[in-house]
Amino acid sequence: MEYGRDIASALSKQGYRLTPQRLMILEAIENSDDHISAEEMYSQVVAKFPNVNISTVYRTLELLKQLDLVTETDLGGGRFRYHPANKGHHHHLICRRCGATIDLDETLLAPLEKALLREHDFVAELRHLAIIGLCSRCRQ
Amino acid sequence: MEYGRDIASALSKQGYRLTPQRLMILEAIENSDDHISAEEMYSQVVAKFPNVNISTVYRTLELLKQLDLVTETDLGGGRFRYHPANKGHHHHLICRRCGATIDLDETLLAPLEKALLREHDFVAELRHLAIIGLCSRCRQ
DNA sequence: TTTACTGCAAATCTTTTGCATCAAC
DNA sequence: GTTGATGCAAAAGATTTGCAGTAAA
Repeated sequence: MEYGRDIASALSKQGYRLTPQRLMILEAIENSDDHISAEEMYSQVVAKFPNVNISTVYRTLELLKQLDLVTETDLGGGRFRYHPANKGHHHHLICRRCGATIDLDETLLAPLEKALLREHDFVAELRHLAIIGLCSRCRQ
Repeated sequence: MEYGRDIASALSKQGYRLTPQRLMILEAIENSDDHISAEEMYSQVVAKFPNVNISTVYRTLELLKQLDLVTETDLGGGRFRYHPANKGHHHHLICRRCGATIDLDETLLAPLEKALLREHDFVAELRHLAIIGLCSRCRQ
């Protein structure tokens, strides 16, 4: 069972304490395939460690953000989502009906990026772009 | 001075009451060049009508959404933004340093739209897409 | 006159913060 | 033993809702 080893050792090396709460939060982040919200991490953590408080989750995320160990993304929906910073940036298609998120390959956006630079001399930061729409299932 | 005539008459035709509060909210929406938030509308309205409550703004927006008279967009940042449903497509490039917004032609996005449909069977709603980045001036 | 609409206050929901206690080092 | 980390409770900011009073038609 991996307890978010890479992030944990980074924390430890920089003098931060490895509390059981932090280890479980790291585990939730690293085991998540997709971007995960604070609330979702919290649910996973309380299942094993019932008296943990959600403010600990937020404080841990604040720390991990500052150290560039996790990336915070605002995909809308009124809550932030998080993923390990080293797990590369990806783009998302978000279905506005069912909320499904589809990972999007960078190659699809590269032409747009180039066009914006060429036509408008604008350097787009597409790292966390989220495109809203309808997925195939929700279109019936 | 136009008081949001088109939306107002649509409301009136459908039997909804044209209160002064609603007229001022409509004015704020229609006079906004860009997308406007509920809080911004509220600021404009209280300036002239000090005892209006922000819940009236939200309830009016709820009604206008249901009637497809305004469009609600979640561009992140923890608040929704609104604009008249008939005011067509807005693509924007937004400079994260100086805040400048550059209008973007649809033709630049059409290839992306097609690619998303082809590769992911996803119908993108790019109407309110905002792309963050750096404009030429801010790149020095 | 009727009842849709409003203002007010209080409730949600996500995230943040103050403070006293506790535990990792 | 230090001092950073935690739990708890309360605050903050955006949006929603219950309720009784008000005004548009």
